[in-house]
Parts: sequence; structure tokens; C-alpha cells
Amino acid sequence: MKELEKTYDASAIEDRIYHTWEQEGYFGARPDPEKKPYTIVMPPPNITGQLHMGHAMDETLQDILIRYRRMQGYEALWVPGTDHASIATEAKVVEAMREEGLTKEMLGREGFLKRAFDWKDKYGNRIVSQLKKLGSSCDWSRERFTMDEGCSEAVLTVFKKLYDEGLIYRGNRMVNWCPYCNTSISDAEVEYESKPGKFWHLLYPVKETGEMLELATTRPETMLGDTAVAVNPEDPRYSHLKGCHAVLPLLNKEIPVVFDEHADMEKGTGVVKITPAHDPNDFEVGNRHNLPRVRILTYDGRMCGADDVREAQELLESGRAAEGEPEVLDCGKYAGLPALEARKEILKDLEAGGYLKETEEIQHDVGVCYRCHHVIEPMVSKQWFVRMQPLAEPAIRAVEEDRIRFVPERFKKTYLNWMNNTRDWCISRQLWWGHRIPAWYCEDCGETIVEKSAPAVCPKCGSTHLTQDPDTLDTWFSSALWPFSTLGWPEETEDLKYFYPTDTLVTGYDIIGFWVSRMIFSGLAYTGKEPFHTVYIHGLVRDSEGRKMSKSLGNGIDPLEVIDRYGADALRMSLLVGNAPGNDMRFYYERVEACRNFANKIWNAARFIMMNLEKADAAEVRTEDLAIEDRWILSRANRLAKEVTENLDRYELGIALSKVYDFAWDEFCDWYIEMVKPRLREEDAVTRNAAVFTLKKVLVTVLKLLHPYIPFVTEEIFTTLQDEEKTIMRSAWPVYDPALDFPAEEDAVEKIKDLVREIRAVRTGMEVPPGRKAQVYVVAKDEATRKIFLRSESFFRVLSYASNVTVLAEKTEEIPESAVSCLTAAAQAYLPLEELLDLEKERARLNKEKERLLSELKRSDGMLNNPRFTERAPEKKIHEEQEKREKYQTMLDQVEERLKLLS
RNA sequence: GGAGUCGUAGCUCAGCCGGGAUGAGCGUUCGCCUCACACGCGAGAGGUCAUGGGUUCGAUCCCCAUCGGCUCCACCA
Repeated sequence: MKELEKTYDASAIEDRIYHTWEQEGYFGARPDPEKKPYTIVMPPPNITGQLHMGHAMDETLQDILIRYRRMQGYEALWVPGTDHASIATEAKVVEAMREEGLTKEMLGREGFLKRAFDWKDKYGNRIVSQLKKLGSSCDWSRERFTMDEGCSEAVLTVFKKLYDEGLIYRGNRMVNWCPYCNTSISDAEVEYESKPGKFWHLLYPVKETGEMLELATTRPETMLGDTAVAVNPEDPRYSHLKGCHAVLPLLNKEIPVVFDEHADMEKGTGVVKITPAHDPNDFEVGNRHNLPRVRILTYDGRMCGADDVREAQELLESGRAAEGEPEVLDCGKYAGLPALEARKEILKDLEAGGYLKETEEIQHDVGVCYRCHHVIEPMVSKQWFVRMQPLAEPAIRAVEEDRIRFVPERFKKTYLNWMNNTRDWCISRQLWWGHRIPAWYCEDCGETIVEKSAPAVCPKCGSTHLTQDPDTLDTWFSSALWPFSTLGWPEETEDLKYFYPTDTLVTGYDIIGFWVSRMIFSGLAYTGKEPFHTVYIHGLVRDSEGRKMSKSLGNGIDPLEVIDRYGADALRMSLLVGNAPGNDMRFYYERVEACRNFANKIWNAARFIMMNLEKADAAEVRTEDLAIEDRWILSRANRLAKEVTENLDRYELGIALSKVYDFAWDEFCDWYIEMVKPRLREEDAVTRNAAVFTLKKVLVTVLKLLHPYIPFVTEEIFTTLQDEEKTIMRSAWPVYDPALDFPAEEDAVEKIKDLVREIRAVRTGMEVPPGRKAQVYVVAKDEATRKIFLRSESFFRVLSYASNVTVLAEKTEEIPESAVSCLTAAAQAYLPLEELLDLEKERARLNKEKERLLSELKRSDGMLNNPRFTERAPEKKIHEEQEKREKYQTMLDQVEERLKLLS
């Protein structure tokens, strides 16, 4: 038997244990018809990412669920992997290249991709090794990557399928364009920053009436692309303008006045310029009124010129232009200028022409790219879209009908809210890093061909001049397939049949819309099944001030540093205690410390038990040899196992943990171990055996219940303690055993604990030095109670600091009048400590107790005497209240009797 | 503008979907190095459960309103 160190040192054992687990293949899972599967797919961390607290929490929750089910005998599979994170990774790689003076264009597509893959190999491994430090028990042999062969095959299959079904289309839409990254980004990737800006009030003359229409804009350069001005149809100020036209300054072009809801009567003058090609709202207005779209900006943010017009013309002639292609305007003298510089020039010219009325300073929110923080230009551009409505419908029903359940339930609303408002999903990105869109265009006839691999000739005209679409797919497109692409889909693999649908998805509430919803509709659409039945949502980890941890604030805490200092167990545990599912949690080192202390407590309890193991043969003990306290703790542990299992099944991980925590520290260590200490020194082998047997059995139960949460310490203790089983992580989860249910003993020990606590409190109150032992007289009218105290004498004496214990039926002459009294409902104790007895103090204490009891009785009587309570409340509640009342009355009688004696 | 969420002990949070707030950790006070553990042991102090109504025999819990904090979505000419 190994000896344990006095203080638990996590850093000394964690790496070794993890290594053993991996080596022994304990994390692996294979289809096994004898067992039920339990599957979780890990939300793939970005390859560019470092492990942060959010991951730590996410991974810990999954590991707990997996370890729990594995011990329960499920074939538990946790599939790990990483995400290529298209825009984030591409941005980082580009940045690294820039330091070497290189650009994407210089390297070419192939050269760039090679660099990106190198990056992936380097940093993808970093996050994997960090996950291992946490103790994650994933099946690493199945590690996947969103751009690996299998996942890519899944992506191509889905793209083709959706295209063939008409659910993917290409069209001109308003997108958020980042001129710096040179790509469209999704709405979610736009951040808003409050910046000082200007509101320019422009004047447009009306051709028919000659009046001047005043309107305001923050982007005056877009006026070149205006194709209408709009007023609200309800607005009396402008009703006379029906059928009129405004004359666009500088261009001297007539544009119609349209009547549209979009114009807000309350805002400004109620007149809005409409630039369908460069504003999302104007785009909609343009659609409603059939306005032309005039594009004035190039995709890298400059004013269009003659070249751009020619290019657009060629595109149109090639037949490859999609529907709704905007016209391009040659901006003449402004052509080629960056938008901001053109703005200056245009303002100058407007002012010169008398079209600029005033300039107003304002503070407004500007959309910027979440990567590079450059201002976003809304642009009409040709993109690929997924038609959402037919896909969303079944996904909404699956959740409404509870085939997929959210934990906590309130996130169902978040999900439905998102799904019910979803618009068509723009899936193309002008990036190189990602899944390239499997569409080819025929140079000759303009045909679009979607195939999983490059077609040799155009099926329409036979031409070999085919070019592939240069764009790649939105990262979430591949993430959406993750639950089944990782299991082999579209192949009908054994894994897929056995492990899919998966069981639980664990993730943060921040990506319900981007990810969870897309997995759900994808699973339903492509596999015909819900990809999981439960979505367990957790909150964010914040700093101690409640702020989001972020790089820019510099308030992030590195989980690896915490692991180094306190151990992975302490970190894992601290991310769970005292937190309800779905709620954000603040990170405190104090909490980690408390968890570390708990691990140490368990460690020392085990150490104590091991020190006594040799004193007895604990192999098997007859039930009748078990002492009252043995039965009590076994019964408690037994019920604990039952409750914890129920809590875990309901995903109440925090509650389950706090139950084991309280049991282990309070009941097991502070009470049971203390109770049993005298017996370990007993001559009698039977009682020693029973004690050691119980100690070990309860310890093992506690270790097993704790293992999912704190895998390392529990494994180290378990393997040191057990000789037959090799690992706790594949040992059997404790199950409720009716033979270990001892309600009478539980009740009895509670009575003893009550009196012990009372004696201790009285002694402390009287300032009796801990070393001063005293004779204790226990008085109990009830014979059964007397028996309990007699049978428990060995530990009752020690716990109550007694030199000797005498159990009596009545308070007899034997007990000195001056003895200090300790009163509980079941029994009373008297401590003859003459020299210490302070009559005043004793009376004061008793009077305070009397008052408390009287108020309790008043409350109880108030309820019981209320006929509406006794008539309407459930039988059980009434009975409980009656029992309470009786208890208070008994105690009050004792207190009063005692007070009478003292007066 | 739409939705959600929180307001309980000095701090951070639990509170089993109506029944005494003996709630937890940290902090704090007093006493203890009691032969597993000072990362510990024993005993305390500390709360009008944000405010105002309502439903109910009974509300920290359900409903409505108000105040204050946070989040997501939409919008920001």
C-alpha cells in the first residue's frame, strides 16, 4: 500500500494519470450492441483560439456528463475536434504574412492555403493539448477537423443536395461588406461602435414645384447612387408631391419621389434619400418600388469609374450575371477616390452649388468589422443563399414538440425567437480559407454547374472553359453538419448507426442562433433525425467585476495558469459550484482555493482511512455487526447516491455536486470519522472490522460520485486504495441498494448529533476550556432513546468532551442542582461544572431559548388554529405542522421546568 | 422597438416550479496546532428575500406595475 503525502499536490499527479488513461485506451468508444450508446460531440474550438475560461466550463460540463454515463455502463463517446474558423484564421494568417511583407495575392491561392494549413497544424495542436490538461476524456482517436476529408465530403454533399432541391440559390443581395478584408460578413460579424460623426442636411430641388426638399444623411457620397427620395404616405407635408420628381444635384438626374413606410415622419424632415445599392433599408424600398440599383463603390471601397462600368458590361454580356445585378455608375471626377475622400469633394461641390444646408455634429453607432474594425459598407453583391423557410419549419416543430429539449427551458424561447425571424442565410464568403463553393461557370454559355467535383465539360454547350466560383462557405455551414459529419455521414457507417443521433449538446447561450439552430435544421433535413435530444446551455464566465473576459480589456484569466497553481480538479469544480444552469458566473480565485481545499479534504480523509486499513480485515462484514453510526452513514451514502443520480439525470450538475460536497465534508469527515475513531483503537476485532469496512465503502462511494467532477484526485486515491480495480473511470456508478436503507438509525444519530451540538454550544457559551472534560448525565424519558445513547456511548463521550456518560430515565438526585443544562427535544444533558456555572448567564440563555420557542409556537398555532388552513391545506402539511408544534411544546416544558429550578 | 434575465448575509451566488430563510463558499468574531487535514476543528454574529399592488388559508417563489443592473435580436436615413 502506497502512502499518501500529507497535502494533496495536483501538479504531481495529473499529467501522469492523464497519460495512463490515454495509454490504456479508457477514453475510447466502439459500437457495442450489448450496451446503450451515449454521445456528445464537442463544440469545436477555433484552431486560432487559446483555451479560455469559457472553453474550460464548456469542456468540464461535457466531461462530467460523459464520465457519469461511462460509469453507468453506457458506451460513452465524446467526439473531439476543431473548427477552421474561416475569417478569424484567414485574418491571422494574413496578418502574419504581412509581417513578412507578403500578401495573399503574392502567394496565390495554393501558396496561401499551404500556409494556412501549417498554421492549423501548429495551433490546432495547441488547443488539443490544453484540453487534455483539463482532464477531458474524449476519444482522441476520433479527433476531427471541419476541413478534413470527411467533413468536406459532407459539406459538398449538402451543398449539391440543397442546390438540386432549389434551396440554395445565387442572388444579388445587400450584404455587409468589409472593404479591408474584402469579403462580405454576416450580420453577426458586424459590431457597432459609437463614434462622433456628422449629419449633412442636403437640399434636393423638386422638378415640378421648384421647392427644395431637405433631407439628412451621414454618407453624402452615396447620393450619386440615389434613385429616389422617399416620404411617408401618411405625411401631410408632402402629400402634394405625388408623381413628382427630385433633381439629383451634381448629376442633374431626375429621380422619383416615392411614398413608403420606411420614411419616418418623426425623424428629421421626414424625407429620405434612397440608395438601393448601398443601404439595406433602401434596398428594400427599392424592391418595393421597382427602383434601379446604382452601384457607385468598388468592392475595395473606391468610387467606380469607366473601367468598372466596362467590367460590369462584360459580365452582363457573358450571361453570368445573376438576376438583379446593379448598374454601375462612372463617378467621373470622383472615380477612383476612396469613399471618404470622395465625400469631401462631393460636399465641397454640393456646398458650391448651394445644396448643402447645414452640418450637424452627432454621435452615432457605426457598423464595423469584428476582425479589423474597419467601417462596413453595405453593398449589393452577388452571393449564395440558403432558402431558410422550408428548412426552419421542421426545426421549429422539433423544439415546439419537445423532441429537442433545452436545459434550462427558457432558452427554448431564445431559439424559437431566432428561428421564427430567420431570413435567408448568406453562405458565401470572399475568403480563401474554407470550403470552396462547388460551383463552376461556363465561360462560353454562362451555365452554372454545381457538382461535388470539377466537371470536365459544360453539360450544356460542351465547352471546357469552366471556372470555379472563387468564394468559400461560411464557417457555420460546416459546423452545422458537425453532429453527423464527424460520425461518417454521408456514408452509412456503423458509427453513424450506433452513435447517431447524439444525446446532449453542451454550449453557451451566445451561439444558439448561429450554431444550435443550424445543426437542428441540418440534422432534420439531411439525416431525417434530430441531431440530439437535449441542449444543455451554460452561461459565460466573467471576471470578478462581472465583465466579459476579453483580450481588449486584458482581464482574461488563463485556465492553464489556474491549473498550474491549484490543479485541474479545483478549476473544474470551481466552474460549477454555486451556479445554476444558464447563468453567467464570475471567476474568483477564492472559489478555486475553496475547491482545492475540498480536494485536499478528501485526500486527507482517504489518507486517514488508509492508515487504518491494516488494522482490520474490511473485506466483508455481516450486517448485524454494523454499529448504529455505521448504519447511519451507509444509509445516508446510499440515499445520496440515489439523489445525485436523479440530479444528474435532470442535468442539475451543480446541485448534485453540492450534495456530495456537504455529505463528504460535513457528515462523513466531521461526524462519521470522528465518531468511529475510538473504535479503531478497540481490542474487539468485530467492531474494528465494521468500522473500517464502512469507512472504506463510504469513501469509495464518495469517490465515485465525485469522479466526474474531480477526476484526478479521485483516481489517485481510488487506485491507491483498491487492489482489484485498475481505474475509477470505468468502475461502476453507485446505485441505490434497499438493503442499506436504515431510517431508524438515521433518526437515532440525528438525536445524538442534536445533543452533541447543544453540549458544545453550551460549553463554548460558558467558556469551558476545550481540554476540560466533564461528567455528562443524559436524561431521556423514552426508553428507546436511552438505548440509543447507551449504544453510542463510545463516540458520544468523545464528541461531547465527556469524562464519563451516565444515561438516566429521570433527572435524579444524582445530578447536582448546579449542573449546566443542555436541552433538546429527544434528550437533555446535565454537566456538573459548579465552578463555572454562572446562574445569570444560564437563566439568560434559557430565557432566550424560551422566547424563541414561544414565537415558534405562536406561528405554529396561528396556522393550526386557522380553519381555512386545516380545511384546505394538504393532509401532509398539516401533519408536519402538528409534529413541529409538539416538539416545540416538549422543549418549552423542559426550559420552563429548568427555569423554575433556577429561580 | 422586440425578447430574455437578474435584484436573497459585507462579497459572490444557491434555494428542489406556493408551506417555518438552522442556505453555501469567501470574509468576519471567539476559542483551539484534539494522534487525516491550519488547504484544518469547534462555537457564533450577520438577511424588512429591490419597491408597490394582486391571486391564495399561506408568497422569496405565481400575476401585474415601478425602480435599478445585465444580455440577445432588430434598428441606428
